[in-house]
Amino acid sequence: MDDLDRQILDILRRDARTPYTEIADEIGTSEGTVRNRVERMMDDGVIERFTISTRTGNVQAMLEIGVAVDVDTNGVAERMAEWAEVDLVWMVSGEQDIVLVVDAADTRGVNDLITKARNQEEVVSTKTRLILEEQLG
Amino acid sequence: MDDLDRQILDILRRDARTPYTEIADEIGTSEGTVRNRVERMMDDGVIERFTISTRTGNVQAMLEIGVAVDVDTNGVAERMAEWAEVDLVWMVSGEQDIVLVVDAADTRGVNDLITKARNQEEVVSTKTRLILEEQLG
DNA sequence: TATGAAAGACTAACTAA
DNA sequence: TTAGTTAGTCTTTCATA
Repeated sequence: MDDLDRQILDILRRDARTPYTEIADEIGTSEGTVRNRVERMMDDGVIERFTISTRTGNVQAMLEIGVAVDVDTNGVAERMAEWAEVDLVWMVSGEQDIVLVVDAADTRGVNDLITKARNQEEVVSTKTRLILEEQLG
Repeated sequence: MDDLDRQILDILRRDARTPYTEIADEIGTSEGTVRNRVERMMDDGVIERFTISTRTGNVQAMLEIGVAVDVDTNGVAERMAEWAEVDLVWMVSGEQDIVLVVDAADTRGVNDLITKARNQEEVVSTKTRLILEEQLG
């Protein structure tokens, strides 16, 4: 992980479809070098995946969810990952155990999801934050 | 946004480099249809960007940050987005105002970042959660 | 939807450090 | 031995009909 790697990552984070030749020009090296480095970073797990970020609904939110102490948090998380509006599930430390990152049609959609979460028998608490704006690091 | 669109998004979320021809085969349509739909979804903002997910460090965390009431939260958020370990910045509703999603070398790196955040004059509170595991929705 | 042209990615052989 | 380069080939995308 040197500076060249970091430059490649920065470019790909902003547009993962940037051609290797264009990246190479921008950072002053050859297409082959960029390709080799991207491959190496994928092998090493530095690049986890090529993906898309989407916005299908109009309301983004974080749902922080606490589950009962005697429960298989992983199983609950897996189940919630299947819910249509859920983009991402994190298992976290702290007073809650699971964080859902969701993309709902509207605030009612968020509310329905909260209700759905609270209806799970393992869930003991929820806390919701609307995501008002997002910026890439 | 019909079911075909959703299937395309699902495939691209898992591997955004999947060729149109392969997506077409998988969902039973033509390459041109997939291409047109991807283009349309990009125009409509449903696909925000093609990107990569990375893991350069060993510790992922969420930092929830409260800023003083009279402060330009946006400006603070922009500044924090520049910090090396910060992958994502959200401005959120709730008791905190900003959430940083960070990827640090180790727990000490997280701690340094918390210190850095608390040293900003606009910051009045922080709360940290380690991200123990992540699942795609 | 089909097809040809253009662009991009990949293979492999080579060079340099 | 590892990283980088380059030329040739193959694949994917894109524009047109």
